[in-house]
Amino acid sequence: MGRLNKRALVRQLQKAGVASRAGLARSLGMSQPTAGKIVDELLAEKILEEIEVAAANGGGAVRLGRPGRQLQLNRSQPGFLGIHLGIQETQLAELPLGAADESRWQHAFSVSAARSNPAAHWERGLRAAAKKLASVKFLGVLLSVPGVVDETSRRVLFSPNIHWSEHANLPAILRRVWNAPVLVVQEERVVALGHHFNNPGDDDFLLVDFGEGVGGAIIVGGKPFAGPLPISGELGHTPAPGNRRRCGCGATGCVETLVSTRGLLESFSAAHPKIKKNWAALQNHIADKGVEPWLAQSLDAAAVAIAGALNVLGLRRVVITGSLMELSPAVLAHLARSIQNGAMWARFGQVECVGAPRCRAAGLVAIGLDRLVVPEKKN
Amino acid sequence: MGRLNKRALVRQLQKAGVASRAGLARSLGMSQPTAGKIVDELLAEKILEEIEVAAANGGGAVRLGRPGRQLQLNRSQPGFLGIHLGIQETQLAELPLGAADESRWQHAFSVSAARSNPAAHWERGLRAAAKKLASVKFLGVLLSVPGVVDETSRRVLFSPNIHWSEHANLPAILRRVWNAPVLVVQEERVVALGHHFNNPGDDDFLLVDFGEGVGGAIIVGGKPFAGPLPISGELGHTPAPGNRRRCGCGATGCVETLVSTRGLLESFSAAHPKIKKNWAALQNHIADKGVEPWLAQSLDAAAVAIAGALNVLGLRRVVITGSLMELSPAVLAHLARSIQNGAMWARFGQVECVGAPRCRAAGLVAIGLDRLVVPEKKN
DNA sequence: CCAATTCCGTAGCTTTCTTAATTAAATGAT
DNA sequence: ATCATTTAATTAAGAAAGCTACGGAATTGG
Repeated sequence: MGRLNKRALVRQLQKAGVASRAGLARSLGMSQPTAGKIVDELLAEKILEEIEVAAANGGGAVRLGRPGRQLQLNRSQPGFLGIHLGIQETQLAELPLGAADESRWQHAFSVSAARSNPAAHWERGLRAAAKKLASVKFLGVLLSVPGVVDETSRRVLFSPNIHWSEHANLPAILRRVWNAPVLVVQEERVVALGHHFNNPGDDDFLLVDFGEGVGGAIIVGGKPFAGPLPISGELGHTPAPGNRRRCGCGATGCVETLVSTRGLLESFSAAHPKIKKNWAALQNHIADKGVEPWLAQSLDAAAVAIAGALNVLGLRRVVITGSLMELSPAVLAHLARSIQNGAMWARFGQVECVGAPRCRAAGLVAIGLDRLVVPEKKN
Repeated sequence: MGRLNKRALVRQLQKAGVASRAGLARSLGMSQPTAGKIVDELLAEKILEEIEVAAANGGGAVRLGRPGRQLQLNRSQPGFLGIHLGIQETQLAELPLGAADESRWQHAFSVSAARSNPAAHWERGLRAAAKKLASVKFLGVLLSVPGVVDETSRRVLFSPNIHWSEHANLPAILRRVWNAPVLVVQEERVVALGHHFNNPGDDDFLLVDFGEGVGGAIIVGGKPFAGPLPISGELGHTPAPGNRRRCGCGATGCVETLVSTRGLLESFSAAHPKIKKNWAALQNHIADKGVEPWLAQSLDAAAVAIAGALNVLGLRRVVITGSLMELSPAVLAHLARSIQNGAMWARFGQVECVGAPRCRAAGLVAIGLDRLVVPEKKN
């Protein structure tokens, strides 16, 4: 079958959740026989499954005519194994092709950076976790990692907080444990695709994730944007004029040094030397006092970088995830206002800035479907 | 014939300049019969032409076997009418499908902004120019305009220097004069595509054009990048912290107010109140004294915006065009260094920043070919 | 002049998708 | 209950676009 149509059909079903052959054909502008054949093929491959009409009839008006046999992405199969290599801990989740709720992250272990051979330690942790999983065989193992990642060569080029991942051969380790195709994806791209998965229709946005670092990812036309380099969406490393802090990337003045959790804590502590320097204290203080000048300055610096990105990309929607969402809503509101100020589109129309949770499971499933189940090129 | 292959073939021929059927088939990975059929079709449509082998044999080793019949984009046909709506004057050029040298901009006239009805004045100017042209019939009329342009609706949303273009129906005017399909394209996108046309192989870059305003355009994977909004590449309107100048766009502090020709003149005059405030004096002064602090500051502000764009887009190459190229090479060198500083990729590899002339003719031809001759969708 | 090589076109086949027609399964009115 | 109506899915036939294989054409080199 034509790869293009097959891809389109899976994407559409992913977006719609549940649909019939006829419905898919309609929404994709292809003929019913074509849609039918592709569906048959996907059913044979166990990628799709038919579901009982009984439940599907629940909501909505009574429709005339023969009811369609409803289809969805297979939820009973093992599907993918999602792994997130976090700074504190590594998390695992068994992900079926359909429905990816975040509650699936059940298995976790941590790797102490102090170890002499963290990569080997990590592998042992994975093997231990593997035994606890329900499945042994997966369509693919999908690894989400922070830092600068070359997704083609599946190597981590730079990871200030998990330095050992730069030299370890992560795909080889995963292959040894599970013997399935391995994809390595940059954390923010996963989160962006996850947001897109959970908000179909939201086809164009810049996602900015605040955490130990500050990273971004871009979705344009429903697809992740990528330039020729392995870096993209790196708006945390735009220099903020006047800022003299040293960044882990080797440069001076990066926005990240102001609005990462560590950066915020430093500014907080500088402004209030007497208060304890920890995240909870910062949360309480902001909830109490609102956006004080030290915070406003940092947010404004981030807003300039974000607005600049919007102007360059031609976007009008920003999705904020991460630690910033743990602070008072006034923080997000201030950031949104500041972005408005610098975003050129604000002179013509609406610029939106919303908060959202991190959806890693959904993002990994989306990537696995796209790159492993219905790949662009044969194998 | 399959639109995709037809498009690919024309693009390849555009890039190669001259090629045979067999050569095209090879470089595109399609079979010879397919390439042959598409070529036949394009020859019938007068889009391609065969050229005498005599001249083609000139350079290179003597090749074995039957020589291929060389093809090129038709250079004898009228092709397109290119029009550039500049601030000072409107220029016209008759552009054949092949070869687009900038010397073709032969016809020009100016529209005084003071007129009561500049649009009508412009139309009269066009009619007068039309009489001087060799051709009457064109495959398309391609209009390059500065400002914020919605290329889909072919409307100018914002043009601080040619305000009347915001309310005039430019496509309608052009259609009345020539009765051919009209495309309206944003100036910097034209220049970027022109650069790509003249430098095939340079498939990923950010072009930044300095002039009355500062605008950018993005080429990724050989194709112009565009987000969902009619603005894109607008890095001139990123706010520069500390800058209080009012911008024509309505905001305060835009980078453009520092590094546009007007902005540079203002800073120059502020630093040297006694020297005449004109472009020639500025040129001489810089040639003489090099990059003084007042200039360095402005360049650095632009560099932050540019570096931010590179980081977000994942690019490593900047092409500079426009008035900045009229200044001492030290200026470009300073800008390049400053961009290096902020570009994250500089920590991993090379970041390039080169100057280039504006190639509008080539850019318009590229757009015309892409959107009119071998469009993505039928008609 | 003949082999080797490369180019171009024709013929026939495969894949993919479309239209048209047929069968299937539901609703609602009589 | 029966039958018209509506929507879904499948089947059949055919068009479009691509490929492989083959053969003639044009050139080089011996």
